[in-house]
Amino acid sequence: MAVESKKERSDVSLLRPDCRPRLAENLLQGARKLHAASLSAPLRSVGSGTVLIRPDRPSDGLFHLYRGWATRTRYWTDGRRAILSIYVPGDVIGIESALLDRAPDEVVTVSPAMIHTIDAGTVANLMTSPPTATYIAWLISEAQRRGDGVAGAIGRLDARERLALMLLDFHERLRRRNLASPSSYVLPLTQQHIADHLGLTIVHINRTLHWFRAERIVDIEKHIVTIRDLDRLRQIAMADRALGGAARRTA
Amino acid sequence: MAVESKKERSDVSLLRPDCRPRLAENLLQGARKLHAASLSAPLRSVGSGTVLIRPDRPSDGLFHLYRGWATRTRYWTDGRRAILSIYVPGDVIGIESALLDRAPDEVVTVSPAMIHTIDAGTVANLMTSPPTATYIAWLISEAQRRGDGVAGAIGRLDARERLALMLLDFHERLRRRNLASPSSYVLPLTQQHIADHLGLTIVHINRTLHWFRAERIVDIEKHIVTIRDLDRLRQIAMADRALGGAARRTA
DNA sequence: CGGAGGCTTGAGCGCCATCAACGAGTGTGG
DNA sequence: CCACACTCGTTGATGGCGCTCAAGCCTCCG
Repeated sequence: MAVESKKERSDVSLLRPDCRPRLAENLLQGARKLHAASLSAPLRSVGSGTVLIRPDRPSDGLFHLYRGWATRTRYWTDGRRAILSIYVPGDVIGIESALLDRAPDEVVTVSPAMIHTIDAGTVANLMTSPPTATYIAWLISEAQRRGDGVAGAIGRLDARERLALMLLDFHERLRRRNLASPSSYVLPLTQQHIADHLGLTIVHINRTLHWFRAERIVDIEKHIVTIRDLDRLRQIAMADRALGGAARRTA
Repeated sequence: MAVESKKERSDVSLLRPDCRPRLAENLLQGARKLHAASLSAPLRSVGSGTVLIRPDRPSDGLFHLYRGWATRTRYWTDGRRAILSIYVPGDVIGIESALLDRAPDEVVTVSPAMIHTIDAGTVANLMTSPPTATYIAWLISEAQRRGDGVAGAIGRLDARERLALMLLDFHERLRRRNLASPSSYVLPLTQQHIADHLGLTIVHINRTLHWFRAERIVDIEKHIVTIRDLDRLRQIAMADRALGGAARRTA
């Protein structure tokens, strides 16, 4: 698989003026503005299974998930489905579809949730300010990067690797927001959700989780994930992704 | 798989002021500006295998692919790789990583190409204009939507469906730019590229293509794709994706 | 207490990976 | 001009990871 070409590959090198600082400043400013807009937006409490975004309709705006989890799902006619992304508390929902005239996917809460709702008009106003527009573009970039990680994993990693990657990903995201202890967190997803997210079946998820428990690596009980061997989990997840194509070639 | 819950799902309905026209106008204006910037940017001719974006480095700016194809690839330490997106003539390369401080993936041309190169400084300037910033955000959204399609396909469709979907996708994108006849186009990818893009092996791609030819649906010879039975191809690709989760439930 | 949703486990099989080998086409240097 | 290296495409044999089908269990809740 993926045999490396030995042919020399040329490179495009360009002059790169240092415009990063200004970009970083813009992003920070945009983040503050969006955050402020979110805080002043109405906060509502919704139940599990609430549809936040309906596919093939223009978006109603942005949702800032203050508490609870949600999934973005795509369906096929025969009932197959794929969960393309999973939102944890603190995430912004709807940026991907805010600019599209029809949302490609359905977003549904998978637990009771509290959300700030920024209506479409306000979003349109925010886009008129360069810093917030830039920040929103950055948010979408980040979302895409995350999605690419999952896509690559589904395409090239086996069930254990995918599951390890997902569990670690949730752990890191929650830790960053102080919503997880060093070795444990709450995961309000069913095994069916996990299966649809990782491109596997519920039966295989169940067996793989069983293996993780038997190996004393990760234990999931009652939607509580307990990481017993973080190093081993990281090793399985191949967290050490190669830093580059060319750098990896040692022959 | 994907058993539907019979539990009633509540809905969030919001007031939705009609801000679409202004958004559309902004997008159009942004598109024109970016297009102009692209046209006034230097045009260069590069060979196949040219590295346009190196992973883990800040991006050098944007590339407008005027002629030729390119791939965006992610590598693992053990040599596995995933081609996360494929760029055809007319596509803009580098928007996904323009705002990130390190590009997640490597972008390489897979055929001789001609590209307009917009340097990072110019891009930073473009971001200060709301219409172009909005347009760039829209471009990233579109890119993500496309990536989600591939991700979902890899997770839930089999080899024939994935291949059919990919061949149709290329056909439509090229047709939109008048770069393909109604039933044929040039595809400068090797079977290894296709395999890495669809999460399969080169051997299986080869066998599936053999089947497509035997069934007189699609014929690929010398990098020329000839569609012999478009209806059947569409049928295999399940192009008729469900329009929504709830609408599909008939029980 | 009955029903629904979710979890668990067993048996069998199929899609796709792996390993291996070969041919065609192309560029390269002796 | 031919040997050589290299890439790409092609095909056969074999096996395994994960799917499918099926059944039983647990927990929660009206």
